[in-house]
Amino acid sequence: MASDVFNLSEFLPYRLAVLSERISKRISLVYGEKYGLSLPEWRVIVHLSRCHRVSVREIHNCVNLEKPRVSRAVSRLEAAGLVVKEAGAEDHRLVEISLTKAGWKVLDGIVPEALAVEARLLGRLSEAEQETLVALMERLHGELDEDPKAVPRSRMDLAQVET
Amino acid sequence: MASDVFNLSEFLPYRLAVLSERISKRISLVYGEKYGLSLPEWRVIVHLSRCHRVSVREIHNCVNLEKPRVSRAVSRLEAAGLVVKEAGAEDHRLVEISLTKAGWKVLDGIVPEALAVEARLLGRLSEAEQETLVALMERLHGELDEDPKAVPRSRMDLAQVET
DNA sequence: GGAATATCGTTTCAGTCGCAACGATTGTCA
DNA sequence: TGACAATCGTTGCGACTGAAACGATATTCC
Repeated sequence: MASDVFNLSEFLPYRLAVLSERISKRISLVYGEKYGLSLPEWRVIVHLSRCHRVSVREIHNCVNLEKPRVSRAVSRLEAAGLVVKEAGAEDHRLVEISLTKAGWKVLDGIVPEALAVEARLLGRLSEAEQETLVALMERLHGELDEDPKAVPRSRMDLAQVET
Repeated sequence: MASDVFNLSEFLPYRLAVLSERISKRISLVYGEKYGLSLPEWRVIVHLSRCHRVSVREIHNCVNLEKPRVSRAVSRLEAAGLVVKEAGAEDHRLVEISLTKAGWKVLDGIVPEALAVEARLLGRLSEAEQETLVALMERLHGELDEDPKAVPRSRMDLAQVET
């Protein structure tokens, strides 16, 4: 009975949101409690550790953050001395953002613990199950890729899949 | 080489957040474009369709929304005529919230399309894969359940698993 | 009964967000 | 060259958010 009622707890988008938010909150302790960083700031410095001297637009296209959000995160990071902004050498519209020594130091203090939390989560799954989980998530992305009303995926996340 | 750099796109919490947000944005079109509802409002009316005449606290404990967020969502829904608030019969501190006819009507207009979007997503997976996905997600929850620094799960989401 | 405590829903407050518009710079093309 | 369009990063604005404090009601305990 009652099989026609909408059960929020079994609704996939809700389920994903709950799990994702729970994990995000846990990870945010790692970069938030000790270093006072916010999620956009965390994503920005992580991206900078891979792609040095990039523009705001570049970050925006890679880490799933709106442009103003990146801009403000960079400003806060600059104020904190973790990042420097330099005018673009050729194109003066661009801003070349890069990590400072202090920025690298903060990153070094966060990354191991962040990876440890992730490792504890993944430790609940076998290697095969981890691959299965990622594969299933990619299949869901596949549906969204063909849905004209869904937002497109970020450049870098796609590149990750193709390799 | 470069195996020691932190790759955001492969970081599980990030991966989950990206997928979850992408799906949430897609679903939000269903209840947002035509009916102008926000995510908390959507969760509230869905919960009310299962649990009639409940309090703010009750909703807060069930649908993963902070208490003020529920309170404000209910106020907006009341202003829109989709919900009525009545003083608690016995305990005057409580507020008994329930859907109006108009609220049910809006819900009937949204649910089929929301389920259709979910069905298209799940359609990419076999029955067995759907169960596997849910099971793997539950395993991740299991790790968080034992992590004292993680937030506890909501009452209703847990009940869903035990059955 | 009555003071102290707990719980309920709301509100205040400071901070953040997304959209749109903006000035500044670069590219395009007649 | 010079006007127009495109792109860059930033900011104004209205809306939303979470933590804490609030008044109101209930409960507990002496």
